[in-house]
Amino acid sequence: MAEFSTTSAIPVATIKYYLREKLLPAGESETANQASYGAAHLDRLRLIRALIDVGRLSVASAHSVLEAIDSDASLPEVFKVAQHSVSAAIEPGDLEPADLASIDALLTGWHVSPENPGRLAAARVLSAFRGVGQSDERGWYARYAEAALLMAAADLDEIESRPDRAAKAETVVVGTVLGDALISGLRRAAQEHVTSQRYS
Amino acid sequence: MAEFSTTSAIPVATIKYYLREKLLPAGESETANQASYGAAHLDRLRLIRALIDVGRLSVASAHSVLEAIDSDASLPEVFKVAQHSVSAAIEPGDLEPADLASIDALLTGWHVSPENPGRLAAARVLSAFRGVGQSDERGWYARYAEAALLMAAADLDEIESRPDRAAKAETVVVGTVLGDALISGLRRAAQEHVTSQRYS
DNA sequence: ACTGTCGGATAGTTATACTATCCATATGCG
DNA sequence: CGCATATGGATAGTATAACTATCCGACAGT
Repeated sequence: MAEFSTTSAIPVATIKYYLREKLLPAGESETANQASYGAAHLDRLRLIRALIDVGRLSVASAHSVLEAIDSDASLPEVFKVAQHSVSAAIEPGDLEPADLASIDALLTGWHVSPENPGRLAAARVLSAFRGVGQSDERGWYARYAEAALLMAAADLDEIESRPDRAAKAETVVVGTVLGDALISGLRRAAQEHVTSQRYS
Repeated sequence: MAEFSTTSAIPVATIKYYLREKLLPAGESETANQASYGAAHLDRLRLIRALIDVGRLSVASAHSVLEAIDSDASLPEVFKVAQHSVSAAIEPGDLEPADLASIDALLTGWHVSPENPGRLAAARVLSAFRGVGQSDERGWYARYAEAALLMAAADLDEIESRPDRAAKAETVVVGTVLGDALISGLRRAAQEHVTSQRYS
């Protein structure tokens, strides 16, 4: 374990914590007090840190998505778990019907279930925009929806290209969780680019 | 203050906390022990809650962006503060040069400064993808960059449409902070839509 | 026999965002 | 005048999350 800790640059106490929380499977018990951690463990640990540090998942959410990857759940089920892991828990009752109507209007022609976490999260954002007195007169929302569609198509292409269920499931999770972080970062870079382009 | 608390549905203790943290300006002191909070205070409080609850900003970050709105800082300066408020603090030294080179390749032709928080955040994400063994063979990153560009153009159009500096500055902040939440939500909805469309 | 590492259990720490109390002061109504 | 009520300010307490540290008894190589 000491070696595992040094090669991964994660403190032993933290590894034990992850073991306790079932994020990491136990090492192969060589003897009663000696366990070995191989490449699979290192990969898993890197995945955990990526989800937590970069994807900003809680330890509990990371646990649930890892469980989904390891299970034999279908891809749509893995998707659902991944989406829940990155979304705040919102009950439809917490929202104004008007806000739900607004995103549904925005998503006309889309096939999205009412309890989709993204739909509810988007409704919450529209509600917040309304609360601060911002209205959407120039189709800002629609342009965002267009961008979302581009990303989703790219996501699905990427997932399809993976060889087997296990690889697909991992890509679903990693794509969903890290994709949010990627688009946020790229958007900021694009904002600076477009700003300097327009006001050079 | 009791009235302010009931109309805003925020506990008095929390309002006092925001007052203490300088998120809210003090109410107009009618007398030594009676202050009044008007529509401006209510708007500000709603903005605070939007940034914290929906935008998931920390109280400290919310303070810095509100300060930027209230100051006479130029719009690019407000942009910078807003971008920092939603980005993890990353030092270029924390990243592998290879990852920085990868996003710079992705952003060819873009005018982005090296310390742009988005550029660094994106590099960190690429590093994480590398760490979990995902490579970009099908141009997934490039399609995300394309989507980011669409959003940034929409953002700038929206900001330009605002009448004065104060309104523009608020839109910069609100758009930057809540825009992240909006695109995340819409992306999830789009993922479900595209999935059902392809495998109907 | 001894030193060191292991897994497992338990307790402690830090940070954040509230939440609750206390207090002296100052109305304002009767 | 007198007292209940609300205020700003100060201070302390709580809850949660994510570690981090310590202790312990059991074994294994030397």
